[in-house]
Amino acid sequence: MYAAVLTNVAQSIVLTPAEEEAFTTCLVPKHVARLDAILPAGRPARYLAFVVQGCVRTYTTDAKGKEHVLALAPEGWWCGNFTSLVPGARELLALQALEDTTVLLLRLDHLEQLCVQMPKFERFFRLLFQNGYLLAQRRLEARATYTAAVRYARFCRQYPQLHQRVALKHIASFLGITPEFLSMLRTKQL
Amino acid sequence: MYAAVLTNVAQSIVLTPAEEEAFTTCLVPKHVARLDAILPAGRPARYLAFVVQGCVRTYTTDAKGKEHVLALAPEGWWCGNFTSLVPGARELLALQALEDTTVLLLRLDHLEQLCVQMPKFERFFRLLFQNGYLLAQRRLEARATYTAAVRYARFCRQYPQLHQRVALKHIASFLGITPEFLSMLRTKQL
DNA sequence: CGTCTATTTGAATGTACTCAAAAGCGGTGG
DNA sequence: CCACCGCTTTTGAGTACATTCAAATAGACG
Repeated sequence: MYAAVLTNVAQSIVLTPAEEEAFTTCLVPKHVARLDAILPAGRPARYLAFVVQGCVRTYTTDAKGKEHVLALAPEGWWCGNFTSLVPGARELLALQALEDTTVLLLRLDHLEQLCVQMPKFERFFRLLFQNGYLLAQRRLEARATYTAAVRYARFCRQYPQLHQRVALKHIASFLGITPEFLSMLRTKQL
Repeated sequence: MYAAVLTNVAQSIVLTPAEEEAFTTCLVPKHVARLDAILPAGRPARYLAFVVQGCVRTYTTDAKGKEHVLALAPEGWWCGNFTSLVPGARELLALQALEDTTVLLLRLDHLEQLCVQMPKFERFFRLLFQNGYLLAQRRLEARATYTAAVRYARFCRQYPQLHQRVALKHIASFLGITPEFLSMLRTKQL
């Protein structure tokens, strides 16, 4: 159950067995059926989630009721409203399982505790957020540089597993285009 | 010279006078004339910069030679290639002064040292990157939700100082549109 | 088998871009 | 002081990329 998340953490910091123990006791496993919400929507997120098995989408709903996919997280990825750790940020993000999914939930106050008790975790989450920042910045840049057709091609190359598993409409939303247009691209490009 | 940056840091962590001293000795002041580069371009960034006075733009140059503005940083903001701290990331970002500008440079290896010696700094930079991530995510969302006209209006409201000080073409690039189109928006909206 | 949702297809439209050229603006040197 | 130069902004015509709306088709699930 915890092997994957410990491997993930080990890419950034080295933990003693005791520290691993302290970490995993903060993690709450949860199984969520396909298309169900990981967390109750409509309130500021109080958890981060590590995807052990399955796939999760993070999205917002705008004033017109349209959903915008901000992230797609298969096994081995973290997701959740990182921003609710920023004072003043009140984004309401929803997390939905796109397949039958197992996640490990980490309460944000437990995260803070881990960071205070073991500064290593401060480092781990710094690197996690840096990486998230990098990915978001690259997507902004890609959006300014390439047409939707190119962005889709790059997406397929970069996440070969995902574009098979995830519904077209979610990929379209993630790329910032309409499902109709992506459908058209898909057929004309083959 | 250091008052502004200490105020900035104090928003996230509390430093003793000794720690303030250790921090500021890592910072190298640099004055850069309008339109000059803050750092030599074309190589992976080895510094973060805190803007004491003036204004800095962070940008990339794509395969076709087009520049894309990723960030605009007036007084009190950090800028630089945060991503060069992420293993494997080899983004080449350039920093340019848009006005006569004073920055405080922090070498990335000094940053690492500060974090190791004083875990407080690990926390400070975690919060800094979290905030950067939040802003990048909001821009992605805005790009998907609003037309260029609305994004420009929001930009003007959010950064009233900037849209007076910064050349139209840089604002256009930051918003992800052409200068011609922004010029048109500007006149038709008044 | 019927219902619900996702995907595909197509026509009309809109948003934003490209290219070209003119106008404005600031600095520099004659 | 004025004329010229280089760069930014404006303007406009034509076009491309992507959206909207509507309807048909395909798939998934009970």
